[in-house]
Amino acid sequence: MKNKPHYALQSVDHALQLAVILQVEGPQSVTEAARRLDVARSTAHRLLSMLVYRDFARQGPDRRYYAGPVISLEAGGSDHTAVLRDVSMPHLQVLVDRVGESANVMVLAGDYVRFIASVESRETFRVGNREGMVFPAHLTSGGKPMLAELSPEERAELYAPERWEGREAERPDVAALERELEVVRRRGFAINRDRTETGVTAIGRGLRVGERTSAAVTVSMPTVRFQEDRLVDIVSALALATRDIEHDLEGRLHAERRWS
Amino acid sequence: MKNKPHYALQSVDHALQLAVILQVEGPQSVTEAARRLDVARSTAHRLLSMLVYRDFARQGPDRRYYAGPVISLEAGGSDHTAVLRDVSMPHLQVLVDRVGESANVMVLAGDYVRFIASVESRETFRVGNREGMVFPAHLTSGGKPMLAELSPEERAELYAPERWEGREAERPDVAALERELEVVRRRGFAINRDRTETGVTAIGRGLRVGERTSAAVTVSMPTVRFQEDRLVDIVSALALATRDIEHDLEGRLHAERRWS
DNA sequence: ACAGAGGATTCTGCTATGAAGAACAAGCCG
DNA sequence: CGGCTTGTTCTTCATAGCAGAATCCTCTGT
Repeated sequence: MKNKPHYALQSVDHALQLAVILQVEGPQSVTEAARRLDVARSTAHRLLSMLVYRDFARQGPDRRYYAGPVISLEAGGSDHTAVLRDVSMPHLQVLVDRVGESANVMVLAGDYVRFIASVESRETFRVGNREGMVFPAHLTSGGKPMLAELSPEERAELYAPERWEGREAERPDVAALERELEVVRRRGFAINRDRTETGVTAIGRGLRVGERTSAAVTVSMPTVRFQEDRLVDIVSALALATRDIEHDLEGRLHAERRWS
Repeated sequence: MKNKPHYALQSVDHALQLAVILQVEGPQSVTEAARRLDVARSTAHRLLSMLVYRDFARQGPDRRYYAGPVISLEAGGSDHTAVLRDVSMPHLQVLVDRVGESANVMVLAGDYVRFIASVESRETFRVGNREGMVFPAHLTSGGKPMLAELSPEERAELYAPERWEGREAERPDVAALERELEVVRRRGFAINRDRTETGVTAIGRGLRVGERTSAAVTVSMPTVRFQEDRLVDIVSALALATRDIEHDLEGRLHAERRWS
């Protein structure tokens, strides 16, 4: 039996156990979770709230808690995302210096995107760091360019109704999404105004990794600071940044031993 | 921005953040982790120990901490493992009553097995509950029957040297493993004496899920209570249990809406 | 081969956090 | 619509988790 550490952290242990229970056994109510861990319902509720906050759990419309994206996504390719992050960081810094707003890289993971790199702008009033966090792909300016480059079959599979059981309310109108992605494909970028968060505007462009557009770069800013005449500069800067990252990444990927 | 809960648990937050950092950025040293979380090195060490204990991290030979099986396995099919667990539990209880020892069900996940259901025997001196825990497939009596039923190409991929970077010492001798699996295939079960844990003997048999042998049932007991003349009864009881689980599972899977 | 530096791990004392319980809110069922 | 159960919020206090110190381990340079 694996040995419990000498200086175990009880609250951490409860949280990790609970994450594993959700992963292995499926959705749990607060009361069931409390019983399983032998803690009070209020304690179980706090633990579940933390798991939700960090994307290890999500709450369904039935009020039960389900395994969240962090523990149900195919997170393989960790070396790959580490490389992408490493290559991207200096370019994001250049992009932030150029446009004066926060910049991010994200990857597609199932029907979510995962923020894997962030550089914040120096502005006091800015969009903060979201590294590691997960958002629905169809709601983000980075997710849309990636979805746009999938085949129709791949998108049909991602948005099939049975895949969204337990989270039906979050599934988008597929026809509307297809129309929106057609615009994104034509323009070469996506723009989100007050979509993932109130008061935030983001512009995103796809990033090719090998043969696929499985990553994206975005610039985000408070909506009050966004004006239409800034769009051309931001789109231009994004194009440069994605080109440079793709170029450096290609060099790195050639040098790396890869399996999959 | 996702809102931090009103009654956030700081130590839980640190642990979950750290797990995500390992997943997204790759291996971290204790000192790097402490810096990232802005905590003392002793605190970071305790957090990492908890992540290792619950399989969210593992420590490499270079002393750095890597994402562990829980957050790097393809854990999709949670509904599927939940169904398998649900169907298996009563049969495991019958099996435990029959042979008087603990019984488990596990699934193959990459080159690991995951314990998804356990019923402990009533004996005071018994093998305890390991639900949720993860062990190398080639070291377990349940993992071997599953590995035995993979194609040679699938096994070659699972045990390719590049897949075991950072954990070379744990990769088995492939030729020896092939010979052992041939015996397992011929016999129809695997037996482990003092392998995954000192003082524990386990016997395991593969469980078909749909077209694949992607699960297994095992019986485990303290080695001191195992005698060769019990083997026939245990193997027979395992055969009955796996047959019954497969039968009930087939009924359930027909009734379930499935995607993949 | 050895010494020094840096990182990892263990241990201890103290205080800030996490636990339970109470109270309140929400949802479901008869 | 009322009663019951579950989910959520808030408060108080005991202890668990924190940092710092000490020790151990590993690596590198001379």
